[in-house]
Amino acid sequence: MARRKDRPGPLEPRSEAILRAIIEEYVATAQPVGSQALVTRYGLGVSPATVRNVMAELENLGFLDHPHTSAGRVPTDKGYRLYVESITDAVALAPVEQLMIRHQFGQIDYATDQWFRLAAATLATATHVAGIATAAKPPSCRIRRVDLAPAGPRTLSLVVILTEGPVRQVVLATERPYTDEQVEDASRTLAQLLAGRSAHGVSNVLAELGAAQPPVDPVLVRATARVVQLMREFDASAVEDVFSDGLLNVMDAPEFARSETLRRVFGVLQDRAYLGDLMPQLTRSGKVHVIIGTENEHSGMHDVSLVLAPYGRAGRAVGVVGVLGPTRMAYPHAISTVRYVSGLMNELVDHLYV
Amino acid sequence: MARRKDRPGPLEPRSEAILRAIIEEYVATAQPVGSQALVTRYGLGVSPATVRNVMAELENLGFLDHPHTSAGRVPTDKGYRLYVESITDAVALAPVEQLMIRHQFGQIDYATDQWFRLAAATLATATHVAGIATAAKPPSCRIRRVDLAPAGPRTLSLVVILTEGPVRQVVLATERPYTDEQVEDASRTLAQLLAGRSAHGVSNVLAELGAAQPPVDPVLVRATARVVQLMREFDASAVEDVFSDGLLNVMDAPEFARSETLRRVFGVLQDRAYLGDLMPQLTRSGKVHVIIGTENEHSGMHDVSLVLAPYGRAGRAVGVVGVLGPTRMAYPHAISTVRYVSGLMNELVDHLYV
DNA sequence: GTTAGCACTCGCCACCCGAGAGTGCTAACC
DNA sequence: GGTTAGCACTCTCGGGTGGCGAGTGCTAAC
Repeated sequence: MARRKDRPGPLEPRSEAILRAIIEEYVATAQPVGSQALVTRYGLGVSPATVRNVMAELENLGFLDHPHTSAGRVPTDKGYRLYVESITDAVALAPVEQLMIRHQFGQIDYATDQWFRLAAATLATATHVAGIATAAKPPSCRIRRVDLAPAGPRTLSLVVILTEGPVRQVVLATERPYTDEQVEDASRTLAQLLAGRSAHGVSNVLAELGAAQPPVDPVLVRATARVVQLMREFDASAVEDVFSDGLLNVMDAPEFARSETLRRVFGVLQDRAYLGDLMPQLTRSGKVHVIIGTENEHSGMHDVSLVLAPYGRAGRAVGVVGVLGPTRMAYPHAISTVRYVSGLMNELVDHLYV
Repeated sequence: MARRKDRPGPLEPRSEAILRAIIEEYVATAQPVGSQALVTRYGLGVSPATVRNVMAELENLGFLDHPHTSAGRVPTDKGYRLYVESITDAVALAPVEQLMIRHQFGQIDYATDQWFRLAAATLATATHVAGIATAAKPPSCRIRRVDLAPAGPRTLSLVVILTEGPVRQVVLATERPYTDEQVEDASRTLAQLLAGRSAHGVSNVLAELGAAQPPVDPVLVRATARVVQLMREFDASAVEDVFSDGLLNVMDAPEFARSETLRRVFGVLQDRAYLGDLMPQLTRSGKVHVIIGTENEHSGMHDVSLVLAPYGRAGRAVGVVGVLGPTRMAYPHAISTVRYVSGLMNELVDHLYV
């Protein structure tokens, strides 16, 4: 209570330095940090007693916590937040690491979905936590090609290729058998009807087909309806597939010894909607975002932190890359790495989508 | 040493019953089982002392082990093997469970890759261990359609649709910019050149293109080369994508408390080659296969067991479904479930590929 | 405002001990 | 001869105990 000043402004430099030291020590050791350890290992130029005073102050302000009376201090989510704020606009990744990452991205002759796997894998190995990447998704697409092919006795394979690259394949059941020629016919008709259309355009075609007199072949209607559905789904989702890698890295962290937490986190990640919901604010700022523990909207993620960055060109194709780790994470390194990889992904997108 | 008979034949019925009881008890409790617990809980009609004699015998034969002098017995891999042999040709899945599983497969109006996810998910929830499914893969395919489309300033999107349904998309870099019309031209030419060809046929086309005088547009050569590569990869791999679900179920098993094992297992599963190598023997017998612990060729999998079954029609399209769990697994239930799901997948394949 | 000193708290660890479960062996039993 | 009761022995597990060490908060001196 002694030196409470009640000003919301920045902490004194010394307090902040101590907070920083505590966080770095805690991140490194996963053990509550004591005043003694701090002065010996960080040479702060003051005595443990002074550090203790500052610690008490930081605890009052909500930046630190301690698990029990005679244990060292542990940063709170609020403490991490302050720490992260103080470094966001900082250091580039070490050149060696840049080189290593760039090297992994060397051969881009891959199938498109492979890059995103690669980005996730690279992030995972570089940061030792879990890497996440979503495929780049254009805001909306037109139909480039539609192809209907016989698959089984009463099933057809419907492939839709969209202008910006995405491909969708589904199987369609028919209510009567079709000969190969009939399918070929239908495929041609469909291609003519739908080529170049947007989701909206396809809906219109569907309406016309439904009302046509004499009625058109029902397989055309059914296929068109399926295409409408595909386009709707495409437009509705904010992100494409989510790739992740190195989730096992996270598992090794002592805080996840063997808990329910991890299962919840896995579940949330599977769900594309989760990252989709975050997209707007990510793209708006265009910077690296850090979401710490309880700051996360989703209660299943309260024990982990995310470092995310958007990539791509607004209006063309966008996606997210990032890492997921325990709240006790090496933020500076994670932030630099994510920033660097998102930069690489930007290059790729520029290269691939005009 | 007393009643050693040295005949390799089947165990006496009583010994086998005791082994069975031990395994079932151990599977249920994960605790070494003692003679006392066994007679009280399984009413074998003999005294603990007798059971102990039999146990000692079974241990000599290598079916049991005990962690230390005064602990109960634990089945060895060899013990599980005997147990599994005695049940493989047995019980159908309980009707209730059949219904539940069938219900999940209710709407097959999914994109094709969704079924395999669904199969993996269903297996995982039904058995409480990890579910595995590979997409059905035809032995070899011809090209149904090829499509080249502009993607970026110096990149093209190449989509190959194969006759049996699989679709491949890759990005191609060009050495000079192409106009949309030029790409459209190339796409048409390519389609004509390659339609209906097998991997071998495409190779021939590539050879011809390379030797043509005057030389054809290099982008055609490059695209064809990429198609050759794709077809080769397709023909070479014995399985399509591997889907898994519920790996976390396995994580909960006490034997995996927090070990390196799990990481190794995950790694092996990622690798399509692993299941691919197993395909031949699976399809040959057509039955449910159980691979127990150290029976597994891959040393990374020595602590887990697999219950696998092929599905599909030889020569048309084949795949694998199964479960992966700790060696201490409820085999009868797992076997019934896998058998049932593989039957369902057979129906699907029959329905879709003829 | 800073620091040394000090009493106090509390988790951790090693240790011991007793209870309990299980074994192997032997001798008696059917 | 196979089966069983009895018994001595082994080993794990859980609880209780005590010392150790790290850390705290407070006070008084600098």
